[in-house]
Amino acid sequence: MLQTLRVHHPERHPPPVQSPRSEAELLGRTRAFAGCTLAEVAASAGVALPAEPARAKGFVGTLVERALFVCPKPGAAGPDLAELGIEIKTIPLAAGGQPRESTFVCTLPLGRLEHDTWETSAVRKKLARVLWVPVEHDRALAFGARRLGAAWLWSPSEAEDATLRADWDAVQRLVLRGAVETLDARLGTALQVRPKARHGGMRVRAPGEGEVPTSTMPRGFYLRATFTAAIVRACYPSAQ
DNA sequence: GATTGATCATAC
DNA sequence: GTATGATCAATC
Repeated sequence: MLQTLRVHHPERHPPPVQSPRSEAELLGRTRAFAGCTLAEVAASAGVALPAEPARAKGFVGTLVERALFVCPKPGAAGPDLAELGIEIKTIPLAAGGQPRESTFVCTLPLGRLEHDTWETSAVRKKLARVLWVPVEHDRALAFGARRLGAAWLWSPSEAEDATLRADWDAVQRLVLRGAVETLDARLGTALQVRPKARHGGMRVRAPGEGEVPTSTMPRGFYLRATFTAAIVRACYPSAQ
């Protein structure tokens, strides 16, 4: 199962130095890492494993991007690979293939929701094409020993798009009514809204009940694990 | 044990 | 403050 990384032998297999230019190139590049441990991927990318993995929450996602030579523009919104319109998401899977966490999509644009529709939303743009990169997430497994699985490309089906739209519309209605404080993670069947901030004291402006805006905690859109579990079942049969 | 709410790190 | 990348940890 263990595969040798091409980049382990740069003299024989020159590593890529540019962002992938096609879906096939991206997929091939990613699948070369299937079966590799995080320690191996980190070595190939020339980065050290975190001393305290529990405090390095975004490490795996950033590591995979670096290993793939995908370099999103710093500070820029939108998909990781803007030209291909592809978003890269690592997804932590338990031994049985169940996602262990929800998937962050993007910030809830509380101040701009009035001018947004599902069709123009950042959620829809980001989820239009996703490269899912499965990563073992087993408590008994040391951080560096976790392995990547075989990645796959996904786009929402019509039914999935309709579900996401309904959830997104409900959030928009609620926020524009000035009821942002009643918004919590229980709303939405596929897409949910949860806090997304450095600490609990963070505040952003949102529509209030009258003309006056209110101040509230920043939030983000997340895909429920039940939703991504269905995607994994359909697209990643090796996770049975 | 799954879900919700809170938080960690980094760059600009 | 914004964006990127998520997972931790308290609660149900």
